[in-house]
Amino acid sequence: MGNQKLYKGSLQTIILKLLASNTKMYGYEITQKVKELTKGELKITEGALYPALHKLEADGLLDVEVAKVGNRLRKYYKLTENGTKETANKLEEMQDFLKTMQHLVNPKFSLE
Amino acid sequence: MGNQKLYKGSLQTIILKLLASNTKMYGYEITQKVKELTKGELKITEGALYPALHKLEADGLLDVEVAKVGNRLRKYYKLTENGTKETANKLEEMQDFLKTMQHLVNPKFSLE
DNA sequence: AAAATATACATAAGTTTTTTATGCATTAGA
DNA sequence: TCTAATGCATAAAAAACTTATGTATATTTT
Repeated sequence: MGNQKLYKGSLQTIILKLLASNTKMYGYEITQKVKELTKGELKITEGALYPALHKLEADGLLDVEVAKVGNRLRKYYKLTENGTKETANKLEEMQDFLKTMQHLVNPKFSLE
Repeated sequence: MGNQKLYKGSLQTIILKLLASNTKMYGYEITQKVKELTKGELKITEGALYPALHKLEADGLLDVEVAKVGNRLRKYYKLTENGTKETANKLEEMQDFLKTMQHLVNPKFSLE
């Protein structure tokens, strides 16, 4: 950790990607999944997550389905058709970004 | 382009890395170098660059040397000793970040 | 020679995205 | 029974940028 600020701007893409892989997920589940997949390196805060989910929903990329489990509610999110398309775009942009950054910071290119 | 927001948070690291490779550079030169290295994918705006350079200087990571070329001034920046150390840290953090993101978005892991 | 573009710095207002700090409520475990 | 985990949410503040603007010199194009 300590490099949390590098993740700025990538939260939407991460959420969309998880929903592309898992069909439907609820907020808390997303935070746990990310923590698990990144071995604790990235911890998504609720203050970032929930507004992001609400925005994706407002933009028509996610649909919500409220479920009651025991006495507690969960909001399951899943990709809309548009969301699926947008996920593909965002993943492509992410790949380009990662490739470009790798190129910029890779020691191999230190003499350029 | 269109994915400019993914670069949020990585500007300092990019600047430091360039200065680790090129000894000394001035602002405008940095914008051109980044444009060249990324084949136009990343265009650093002056509104982002100059404040970033000033901050790195204020934090003691960069030294400035003003030069007059013809009738125009240039501000050459170079790493301080502390700047060199911090560059190593930031590059390591960047590598971790890139690796983690790659893992998160790579299609290979879509079934997790 | 004039006009447009490139070089070179800078800052201020506004936006976006995030962190930090709360708040509420239920459930599981020590 | 107290604490931690689960589950949602929002509001204030900070961070890092974009967009717009300003100034000035140098070069290239028409």
